Amino acid sequence: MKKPTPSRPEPLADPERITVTLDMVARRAGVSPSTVSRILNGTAVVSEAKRAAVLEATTTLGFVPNPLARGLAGGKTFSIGVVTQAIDSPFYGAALRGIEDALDPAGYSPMFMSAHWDPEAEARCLDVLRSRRVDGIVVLLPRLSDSVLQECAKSLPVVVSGRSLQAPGLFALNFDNYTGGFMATRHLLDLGHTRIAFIAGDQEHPDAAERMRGYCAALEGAGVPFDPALVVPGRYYEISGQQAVDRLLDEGQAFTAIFAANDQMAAGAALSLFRHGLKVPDDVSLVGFDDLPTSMYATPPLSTIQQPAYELGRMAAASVLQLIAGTVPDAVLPAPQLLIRESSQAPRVNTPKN
Amino acid sequence: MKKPTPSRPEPLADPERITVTLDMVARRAGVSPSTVSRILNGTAVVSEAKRAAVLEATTTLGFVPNPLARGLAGGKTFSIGVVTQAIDSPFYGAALRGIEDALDPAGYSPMFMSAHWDPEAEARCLDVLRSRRVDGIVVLLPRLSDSVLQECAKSLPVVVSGRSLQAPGLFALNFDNYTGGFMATRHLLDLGHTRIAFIAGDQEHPDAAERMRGYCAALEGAGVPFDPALVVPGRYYEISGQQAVDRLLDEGQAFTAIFAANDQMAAGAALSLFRHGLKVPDDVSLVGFDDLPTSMYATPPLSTIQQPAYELGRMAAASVLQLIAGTVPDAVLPAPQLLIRESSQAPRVNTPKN
DNA sequence: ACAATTGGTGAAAGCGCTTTCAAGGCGCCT
DNA sequence: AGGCGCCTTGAAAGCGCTTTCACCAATTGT
Repeated sequence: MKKPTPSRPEPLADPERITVTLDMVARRAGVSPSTVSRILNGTAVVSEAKRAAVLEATTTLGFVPNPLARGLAGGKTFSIGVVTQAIDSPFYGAALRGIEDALDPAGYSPMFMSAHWDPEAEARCLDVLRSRRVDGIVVLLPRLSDSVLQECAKSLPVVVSGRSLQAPGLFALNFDNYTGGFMATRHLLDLGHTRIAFIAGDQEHPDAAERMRGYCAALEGAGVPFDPALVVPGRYYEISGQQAVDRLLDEGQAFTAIFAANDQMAAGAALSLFRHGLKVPDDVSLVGFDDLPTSMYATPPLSTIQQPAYELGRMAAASVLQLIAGTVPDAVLPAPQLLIRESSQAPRVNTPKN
Repeated sequence: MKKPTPSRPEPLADPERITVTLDMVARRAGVSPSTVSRILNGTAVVSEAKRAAVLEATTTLGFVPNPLARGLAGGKTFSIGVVTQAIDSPFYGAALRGIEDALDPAGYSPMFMSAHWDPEAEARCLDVLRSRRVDGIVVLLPRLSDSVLQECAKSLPVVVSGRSLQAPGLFALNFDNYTGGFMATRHLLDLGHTRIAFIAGDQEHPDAAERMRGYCAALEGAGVPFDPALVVPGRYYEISGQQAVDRLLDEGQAFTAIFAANDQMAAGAALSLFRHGLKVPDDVSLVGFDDLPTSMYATPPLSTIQQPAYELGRMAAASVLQLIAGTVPDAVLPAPQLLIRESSQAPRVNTPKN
């Protein structure tokens, strides 16, 4: 041969598996590196003979292209940035799995970052992701302004969830929170409840505001007057739900049902009820929103609005991929669905003590 | 100057923010690219004057080094591979947050992958991570054999959790599952229970086996005979717990307490109990393991063994960083702690019906 | 005072891959 | 038949950064 190999220092501490490079494949197949690249990427038509030779060399040598080099040279890193608000929230967990499942077969890797509901942190996440040269970004429930996101979409495909937004290079996947809120409330109304407390989410989140709008609309549709005293703000965490019910009970508000804007707050509400000796659903009916995996194992199992977190993740990921490919995403989230379990029932004839 | 610039095509579709390169910084500061690199990485001593000039140029130009190029040239990517079994499990969620929190300030980014309890998938994850040239790997609760992991550690710093293992470049962070299992069982014993059912995890997992060992030891220590009929295998998911209790009840086993090897199975057990009209803790006491965030919001709040998932993540991440830096990690997980909440109490004098 | 060290610094060679660019080879037209 | 254009293919130029290597200047030793 003519391989120089004067005294090349080992590239890694790995004694055996030396990194196989594209050039080695090229040499073995008797073609130029360019050709190998072309075959691997399907960038151009190549004669069948060479293609076979290269494929053979690739497998016997066990060649795996170096993503870093590809990224540097070609500009694509085959990684997608994903900004979540809290990686440890059960809702996000399902969505992330959906993203993983959609990205993996396409050879893309997700790069997760948590913004912790902080717009500034979110902006920082976007910067880091951009500096890492991701090929696209998914922002789950962004807290950043529409304009910032649109700006970002100018240089990179972006998919957002939880808001409706239009822009070139930008796709929004919005769940019908309004209808969800409406359905939950309507369910309670249908059962015969009229004093329905609502534990709201942060009204700055479009999704929380929508759920509340649904609550109000259902009330109005049933001719039940809206009572602001029955609406307590929360922040989507369990503790909010607990505090909300504590407060309702302290204030001596009369209610026979509670609609919590998410399952986590419903869990908190259940704890407060439990501590006050109130039983679900005998004394108070409880309905949540999200259908977290744990909710069907609550005691009693929680009636809730099913939000397809996993599907959301899958679709969001599939959509960035489409955006990257240059096609226009067409994904649309399934409609909200009411899951009636055992935490809601008709109110007892006599008003509950409290 | 002598900059050629014949007609360089725009590197990105981004009209405004052209990518700032190290060479641009060098030119502006009037030094060579090598010097800039040295200053940025602290690789060598550089005169104070140049350092200042470079720093100035860096900030005014808003230079951000390209991680891809750094990775290609220097061999470090500033990213850490993290293999979990299920990214959507509440237990992992907390751990991942810990990892994020530990890596972020160090400028490293985590790269999460889920192996879904499948050794083959886990091996694939390791391959992908390696091909992406991560600087280190954290495997949370590996399913792969010790030898494979040790082999992997030869070429890359590896930190594993959930097993004790020694090897160069390998650090294991093991939680004392035995003591945890012992404490939970002991708690029930102290309360006066003698018929304590145990819902075990997959015995192939060292941690599950350890918890069971603790259960047996506590029984023996109290002189309570071990009854194999009271031990039901599970797989750490809620449904396992439910099925386990269903089975126990179907078989007509007499027991006044249940120790589930994790909180998720405890939730399933609670559901089965609820469905059978048995109340926790009046009819049956229930103790879990893990202290998932949701467990304190269960009805009633679940007594459990606190496992510091978040800390585990933090320490694992900190340990890979130490491994990379060449120092020997010294992290040691906090000892298990018994959290007595409202799901466990002394058995009633008369044996429960079932 | 002159050689032998140091120490800061720049030039240049890559890291492994993609992508023009241009060169051949071929079929087809007039 | 000669010329034209199309298609396959290799050479070579980077992508943005790190890292020898060598150089020159400032020290130090004797």
